[in-house]
Amino acid sequence: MPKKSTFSDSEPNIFSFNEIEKKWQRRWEEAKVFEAVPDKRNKFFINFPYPYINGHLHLGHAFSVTRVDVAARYKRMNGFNVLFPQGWHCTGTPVWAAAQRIREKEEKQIQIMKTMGFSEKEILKFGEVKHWMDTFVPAAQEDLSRIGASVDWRRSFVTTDLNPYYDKFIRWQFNKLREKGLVVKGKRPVVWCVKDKMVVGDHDRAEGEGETPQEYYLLKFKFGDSYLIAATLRPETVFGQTNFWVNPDANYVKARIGNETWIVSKECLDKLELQEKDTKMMEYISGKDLIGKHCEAPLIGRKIMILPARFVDPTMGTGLVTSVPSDAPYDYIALRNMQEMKETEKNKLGFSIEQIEEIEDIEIIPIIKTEKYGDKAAVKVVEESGVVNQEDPKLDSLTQEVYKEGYHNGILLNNCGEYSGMKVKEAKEKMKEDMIKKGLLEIFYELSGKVVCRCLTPSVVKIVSDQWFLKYGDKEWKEKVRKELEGMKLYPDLVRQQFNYVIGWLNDWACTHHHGAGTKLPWDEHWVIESLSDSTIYMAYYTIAHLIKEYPLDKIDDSFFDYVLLGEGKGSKEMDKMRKEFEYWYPFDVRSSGKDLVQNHLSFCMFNHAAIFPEKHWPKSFSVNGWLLVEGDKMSKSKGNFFTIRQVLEKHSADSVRAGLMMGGEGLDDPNFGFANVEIVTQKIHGFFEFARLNYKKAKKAELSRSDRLFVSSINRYLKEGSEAMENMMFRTAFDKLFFQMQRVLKEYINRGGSNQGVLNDFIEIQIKIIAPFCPHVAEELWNKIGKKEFISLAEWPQVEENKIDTKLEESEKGVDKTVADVLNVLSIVKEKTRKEGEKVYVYVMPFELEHYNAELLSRRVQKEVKIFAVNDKNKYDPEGKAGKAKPGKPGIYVE
RNA sequence: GCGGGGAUGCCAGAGUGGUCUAAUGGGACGGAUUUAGGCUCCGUUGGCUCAGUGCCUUCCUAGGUUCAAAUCCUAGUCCCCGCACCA
Repeated sequence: MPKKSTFSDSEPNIFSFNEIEKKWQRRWEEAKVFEAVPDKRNKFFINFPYPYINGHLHLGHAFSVTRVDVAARYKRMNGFNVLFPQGWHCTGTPVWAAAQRIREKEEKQIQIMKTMGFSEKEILKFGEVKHWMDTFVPAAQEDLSRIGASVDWRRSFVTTDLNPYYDKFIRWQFNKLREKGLVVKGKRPVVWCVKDKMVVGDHDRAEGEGETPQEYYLLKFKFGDSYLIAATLRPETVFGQTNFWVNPDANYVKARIGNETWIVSKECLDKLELQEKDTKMMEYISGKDLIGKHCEAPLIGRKIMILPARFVDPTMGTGLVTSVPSDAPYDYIALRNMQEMKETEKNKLGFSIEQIEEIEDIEIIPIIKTEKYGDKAAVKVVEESGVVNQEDPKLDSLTQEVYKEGYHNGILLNNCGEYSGMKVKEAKEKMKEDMIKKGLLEIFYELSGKVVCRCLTPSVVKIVSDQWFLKYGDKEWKEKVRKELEGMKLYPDLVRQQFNYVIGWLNDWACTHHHGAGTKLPWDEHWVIESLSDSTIYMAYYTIAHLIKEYPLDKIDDSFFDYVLLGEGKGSKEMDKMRKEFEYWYPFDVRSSGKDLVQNHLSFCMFNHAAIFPEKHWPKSFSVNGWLLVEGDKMSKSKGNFFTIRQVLEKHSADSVRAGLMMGGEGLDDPNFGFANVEIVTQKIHGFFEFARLNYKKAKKAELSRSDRLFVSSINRYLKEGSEAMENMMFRTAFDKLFFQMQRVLKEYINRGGSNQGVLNDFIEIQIKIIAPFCPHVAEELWNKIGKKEFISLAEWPQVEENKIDTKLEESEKGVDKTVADVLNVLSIVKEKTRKEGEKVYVYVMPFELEHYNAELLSRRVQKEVKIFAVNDKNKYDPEGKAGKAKPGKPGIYVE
């Protein structure tokens, strides 16, 4: 049996969220309700970062868009001319690379497309980036429309050179930045595949996600007319060097590096070449041939002996290692092994008696002191851990530990020359600089861990030398941005510290890539502008996006944008129109985004605005929110809590999902979306829908009773608090106050017997209006049902009537609540004690301000017959003298 | 390691010196209504005590400041996020 309708009148049950949503979305579109046209009103421009369209939009997007939409609708109802545009992002590598993989018919990628529900035939089309746009952009627009986003779709666009208009805009932006000297050429280390001859991004790896190039230091040890080169992370330990390690089984090469002769492993030579060294191979040297000889340690000038060690890996660094047994566990173990080796074995290695003596005389030199490990950290940790040979895997973590402690808490001992007494942290920098100056040290990059390219070739570090950078490290620029930040409002303000910090450490940003979709760098077209860099000031483009499409493409050049966006030079009539539109809307009032974008996108947005636009066009505010959790967990396909918008909308109404999302959370905490909330909202909204429809009636204004005034007071209080929350983009609080609390006080009012039709009508109107930003479809339908002609989307947000907020009255009601509780309490006790059926019991309860209350209402609350007496006359309040201790002179209540 | 944010009752989540056993919502439990209930209503939900507004113990832990602390200070423990060239 289908559930029986709760409709009591003759009208058939037409309540279908689905129907209502479709109907109003159609009407909004027909009436162009959300098309933003400049006029005399104040404007409000809100937006959020355009989604990257590598698939269907998911619940996380729904959360972002709902936040923005609720704000947009709220502002619209507050009389603002609201602009909420939406574009789509396709710049960068993910889609580009996926398309390429489809072309290569890579099984994994094809499988991904299959799970998205595409047929074999269709999948092949995704070999072109454009097909991704053609598929997912319309789908995304449909999804956002279905969830009720009040977007001006005329202004939508996609990025990359597939959109020549936007492409020209980005070119203009970069030319502008270059003119100002903010785009410069530089070098940077990248993870590189020698086979593919390409940068190996994090997503293109078979192994080694998260690994990055790490700075190592090459130390030069004088060795005859050449240098032995050792790679180290710890140049500050040079004073503790006791010997030098070489792998006896490895092959080394002597090579011309610049105008020096270096000895390094064969593997290292290839790396040096990729790291901009001018190399020329000379001859091979066997590791064995080096053993027993001496070289001169850099900076300290000490002669140290070259000894064999198994732990030395020719593929790591230079394949040569300097030995600091006091602070390097590997070195200590290797040295101890060496010294403890039987004489016969040492002989076997070809050491002479003098050499053997020399080895035995090597003493560990303490150089760094920490509270935790004393002055021979490596010795201490190795002895304590019981490690005895060089192959022990524990050595890696011990090394880490010693390094960490030494670096952060260590102090150099007084045998360290001019660095004696310095903190390790500081000494490291200084020694590094000094040694570079003296030509004893060079910087080298090695991967922080093993990285394997998708083509299964191990990756290496390459230095790209003609890389273009945005000069975010520039001091003057930073100053300007700090000033910009000061003038901005942040929701919540908590993120201000984070922004300040980011502005501080942000350094020059590599803004060009070798490959990927995007705009080509105008003056150096073999570079593609990287995706975060092309999305910094595009909000300005929204203001003209719908007009520029109508303008002849060939007439658009840099001077076009100079005029339209900066007001420089002269422009045509059409350009003038665009200029006016820009000036009306810009700057944007709110940009809302996830907190993950604080350290890049939002900061870049500030930087580029500061660089290109005058102060009056700098951003007004950012709103930052957490990452959406679903059912308490991070969304992930493997956990089964990943949902696209369309999946969710198949089963749930847009209004409920919107409200459910907003109920999930606010502020910087990760909001949590649960379907239970969606169900609750669905029920409550439906409940209110019925209530409003059936209870909105014609009425004359009746005089307000105490109960009425109490109700009106609560409504106004929640309206006030809710509106404040709306202003602060605290939408969970707002929805709670504006809907749940409102419904609660309505319930209380009805329970009190409230029935003043005028009051009810006012309430219904207010309630519909204030849920409209959250549940716009139902609100429109209801608004229409109660006979209003205009769209609720354009109705006026209700004004708080401060004078109707009666705190005293609400307090007194709390007192009544307490009295009722007391009565019930006493009654239950009495009931337990007497247990006699039919016996009359009289109870006296010290009441609270009963002059405003009446017996009928109390009876309803207590569910017993209640009488109230003024206790002036003893006999009146307790006719049978059984109610116990009453206090004459005060009113009392009497329960039978 | 650096930087930022946190830790509140079964759960979520308010609360920044007294009005705090701590809002509100959900859950659970008990009761009322009911043919029945997923509707609605009332109540309970730290412990003890109880013919009545009482006592004790609680807001991560340990100290401290104060007449008074969930709230301020100090130390510690644990959790989340970011640390880049990637959307």
